[in-house]
Amino acid sequence: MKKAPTIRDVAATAGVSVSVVSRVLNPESGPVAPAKRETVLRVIDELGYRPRAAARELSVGHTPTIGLVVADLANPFFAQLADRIVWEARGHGVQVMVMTTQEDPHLEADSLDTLLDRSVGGVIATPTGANVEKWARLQSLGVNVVFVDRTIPELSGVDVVSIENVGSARRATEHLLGLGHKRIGLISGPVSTSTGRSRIQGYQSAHENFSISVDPQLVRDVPFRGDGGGDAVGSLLALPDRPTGLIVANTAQVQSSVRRLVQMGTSIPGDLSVIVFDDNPWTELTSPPLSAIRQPIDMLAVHSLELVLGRMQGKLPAAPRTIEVNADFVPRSSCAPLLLSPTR
Amino acid sequence: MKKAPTIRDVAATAGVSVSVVSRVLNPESGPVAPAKRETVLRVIDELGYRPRAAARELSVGHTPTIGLVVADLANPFFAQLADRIVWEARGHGVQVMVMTTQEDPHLEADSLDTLLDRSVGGVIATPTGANVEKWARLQSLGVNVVFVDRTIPELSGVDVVSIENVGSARRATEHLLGLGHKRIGLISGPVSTSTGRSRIQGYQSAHENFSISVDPQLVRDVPFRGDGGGDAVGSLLALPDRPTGLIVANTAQVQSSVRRLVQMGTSIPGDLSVIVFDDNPWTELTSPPLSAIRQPIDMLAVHSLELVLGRMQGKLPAAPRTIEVNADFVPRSSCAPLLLSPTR
DNA sequence: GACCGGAGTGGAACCGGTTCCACATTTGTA
DNA sequence: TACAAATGTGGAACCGGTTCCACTCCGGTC
Repeated sequence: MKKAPTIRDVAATAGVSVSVVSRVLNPESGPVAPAKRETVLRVIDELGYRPRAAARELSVGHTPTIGLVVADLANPFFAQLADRIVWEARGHGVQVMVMTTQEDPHLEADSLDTLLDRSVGGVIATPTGANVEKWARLQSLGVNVVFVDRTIPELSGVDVVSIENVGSARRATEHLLGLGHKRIGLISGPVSTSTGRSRIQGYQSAHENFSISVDPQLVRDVPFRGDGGGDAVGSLLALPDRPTGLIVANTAQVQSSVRRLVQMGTSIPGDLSVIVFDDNPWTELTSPPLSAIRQPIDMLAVHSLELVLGRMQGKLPAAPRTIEVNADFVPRSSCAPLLLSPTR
Repeated sequence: MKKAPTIRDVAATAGVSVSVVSRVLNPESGPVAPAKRETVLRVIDELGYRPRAAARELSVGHTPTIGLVVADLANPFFAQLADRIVWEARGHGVQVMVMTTQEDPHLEADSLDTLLDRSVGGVIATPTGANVEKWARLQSLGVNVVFVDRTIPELSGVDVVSIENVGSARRATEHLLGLGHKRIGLISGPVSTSTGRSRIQGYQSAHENFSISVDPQLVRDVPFRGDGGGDAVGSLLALPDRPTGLIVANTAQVQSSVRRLVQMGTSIPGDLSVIVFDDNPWTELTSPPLSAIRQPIDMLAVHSLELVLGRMQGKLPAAPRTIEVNADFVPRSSCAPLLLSPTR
């Protein structure tokens, strides 16, 4: 439990000044005679010296660290997103501080304070939708913010990376409409979130294209946390004129919704054709395998990281960018044409 | 983009010295007149002052931060573990730096260096099994290390939190043996890992209890990454005398193994009774729902955090502790008695 | 009235890096 | 040969906190 060597220890041992050692450490910052560089490197190795990040951070004023503020690591979508971002970041020599908000605005606010204290250069986040002024403050202090998956429209000057939510929801809906379904349930996220709103919009737009009016009863916006998905499934299937198609557009509620369907013994696709957002390794292992909108997590990770790093290096034009990536529709056997005479 | 106020700004505005402000910030460190405390707090609020973590860290020499080194966030088990640990930690006012190794010893080594640079006070990790001397070095520098899920036996002085691996594997195996199965396949983790070894040991021990000899052909240790689980399933079922039971004791390979079973159209439990490590929300949504060993992730998270924080505060006796928590066996319909005359 | 102890305060050193600047030495050019 | 520019080096200030210490007031005690 001896204490770690400092730059001054290295300098003393190598018989040079700390300036020289520092320049060896940061080659850009000035010239060093090749012989001395050799010596210094050898001493560094012998002593097992490693620069302390805090000291560097204090003097340069910022860190090569980004914050990742994610709603819920227990959700496979966010977990994979985090995995990819952490992975990509390390390739760029950038550290990631992962925080979870559990969809709670207070926790989100706390997380932002913490990241501010740590002088991160940028933040990638799936915002809850609240804390608008807090996000704005973060920006005004020079922290680069990139929203991924969701966004907050009231907030200007933020880069956004998401899937094409309106289009994806429309495509899913049109698929079911095309199979002859007239009554399609939609379980979406809260309308307070951009994804919630966009997906409902896509759903409506598909109905317009097919000149079918939307029954508001069929649209349920449920919170991300809790068992709202299961409850919505229950009440949708309890309707007098029950839907023959269902789109679960709330990633966090897919599992709860499917569980309820299984418990109720609903025949899929016999009684109900189902499409879920998003795809994960298990959606094709249920029976029947579920049709899904697949979010290209890699793309989301790569783009958001590219944006935030680009901003941190000042390489990007000032105007905020919005990147929408395509999400594939993966048809599986959970969807079937509507029979003219229903089986029930 | 104005720069953030410092403690000296606060002191000047409040008309006091920096010492006073510092004492207001850290109440333990000295007395402050109530009136001045008031003033300082008001100024802090007005200026929106927040102490910079790096400065504090530099002067006190350590941070209230722990590192979490996890194999793979895309694996629901680790993702949930991370989620719980991050959650618990924030309750204690402790930050967590999450890193992933993707089971690669080199990346693990890198991660440890990084954590060292950041002066973390403790590390919770699921070690790959390599880097023994690196872990030892970390310890010798005063970093408290807690292994969770797996361990490295060669390394002394480390706290370990895991499920009771030998017992769990034995229980799963005995369940199948009790149903009359004589040939049970085992897909475990690499024997280079403690979990791999322990689970094989439990499997063997169960066979001894039933006085049945183990056919080495039936035991497959496969890497965590890649598609080894699927391949093992394929080759096990291709054996002339194929098994009628299967235990997938490699968490990372469950999904790949099940996928192969589905692809091959294996009838479960008709042709094959199946038990998997561990439980996750989707294992009961497959058909049939899978019997599983459920790892109490909450317990793992709570205990490992308690240990690492306890060590950081020096509250614990020096002797390393090993905590083994029980894992429940959750029977579902993927297991059935062996028919005397097989269906095939 | 002298003395003691504790509350309250500010000055300044310190943590371990980076960076600016002054200076010495070498090299290149007119 | 003289002078400018490039190269290499070390000293010291600085980043923003914490903490030790000296010092000034107090009230209480003998």
